[in-house]
Amino acid sequence: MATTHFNTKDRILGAAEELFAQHGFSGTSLRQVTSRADVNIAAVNYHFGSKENLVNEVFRRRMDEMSERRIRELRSAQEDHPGELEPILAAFIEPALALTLDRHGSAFVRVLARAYAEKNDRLRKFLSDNYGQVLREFAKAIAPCLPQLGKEELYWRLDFVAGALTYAMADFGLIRRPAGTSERSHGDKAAEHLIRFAASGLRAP
Amino acid sequence: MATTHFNTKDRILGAAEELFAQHGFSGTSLRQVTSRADVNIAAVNYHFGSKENLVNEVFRRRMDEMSERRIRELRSAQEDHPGELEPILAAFIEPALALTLDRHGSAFVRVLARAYAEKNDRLRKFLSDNYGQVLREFAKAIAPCLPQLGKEELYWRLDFVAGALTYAMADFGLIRRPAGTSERSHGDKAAEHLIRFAASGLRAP
DNA sequence: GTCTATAGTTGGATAGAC
DNA sequence: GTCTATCCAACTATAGAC
Repeated sequence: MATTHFNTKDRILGAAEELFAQHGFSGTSLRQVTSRADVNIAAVNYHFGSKENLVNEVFRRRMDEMSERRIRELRSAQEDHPGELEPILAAFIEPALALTLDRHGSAFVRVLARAYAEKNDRLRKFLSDNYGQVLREFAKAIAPCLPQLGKEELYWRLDFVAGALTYAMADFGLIRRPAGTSERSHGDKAAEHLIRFAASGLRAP
Repeated sequence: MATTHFNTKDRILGAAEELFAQHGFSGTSLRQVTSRADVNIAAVNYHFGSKENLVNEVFRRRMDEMSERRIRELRSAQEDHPGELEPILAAFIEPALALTLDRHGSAFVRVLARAYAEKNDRLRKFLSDNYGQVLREFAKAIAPCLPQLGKEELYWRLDFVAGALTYAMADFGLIRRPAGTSERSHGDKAAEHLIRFAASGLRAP
């Protein structure tokens, strides 16, 4: 809809994304948002109606793209490498990784991680309605790769994978990594390591 | 210090714990806390001085016990089953599980998960100072079980395990499990599944 | 230790001029 | 679409009576 990425609406979305990642949703005031976006305080309510709606729009902007990419890559994986587990995992993990490498999307991964913690919110419903469907598609795709696995056990393990992904991508780790590894972007290494870890974990007896 | 668990101070801590789990730290007001605890609004400042200090005390109450238990079980695991991976993982995972089974501790696990998302807070320092040391002890204990693994790769995988644990224990999964599994407490099953998943993931080539 | 009352801030949201 | 000015609700924190 917007002809440029630097109009008021997108500046607000970008500022909100960064602040939500740092301070959470209720920890961020609209005054902080408009101050960082360098727009007037009234602009938020003019363009988004309310704070809650602003939060939803921050999600919609990134989620749609990430979900589409995941599904698209899942389809290619199933065509090009039928029955193989790793390509499916890559289709799930790499679109999230791509966000962490994007200068503007990196904050969103932390926002996403925060959303999981907002257990009783309407945000959960929003996420479950969209993101949940994607997860279910992946579950259906992975199941035939692990025929010896019961349905319940599969769901448990997929939750573990999602947890590891969320946690790692948001860089929540409390153990500081040895110096020297921080220069190169951690994102691509994370995907590599996580795919290997997750594949092996899913295949546990 | 307290002779009963139902004095004002402990009621405030309990109410705060539950509300923090549901609505986050900045999403919870002291008025909600004192209302649920059925104490006067001024009691929080009398007993804790400030909201920030109340947050810290909510953590301290559970963390000290969980960390001690983890270290204690780690020592036993190393004595009774030297060189084995699974007992070490159990020592890490089961004290967290024990909290989810405790009627009063179950909220705390979600509070803990929230704390990870509070990226830039003083809470991170508090957690890193305490919890980080425990994690480092476990890293040292696990390393000899996986001699083929590089240090960097080990740290990555431990972060994945911590993420899966946090996420699963807080029950953040978006995929709803098949009906009928909810009657029995998920906690002990989660530990079982997670230990198997984590051990296999850590052993990935 | 517990209460009422209130000070002092900051929050989301809007009205109305331009 | 953007601004200033402002309303009103909710918040943390404290003072002072009991």
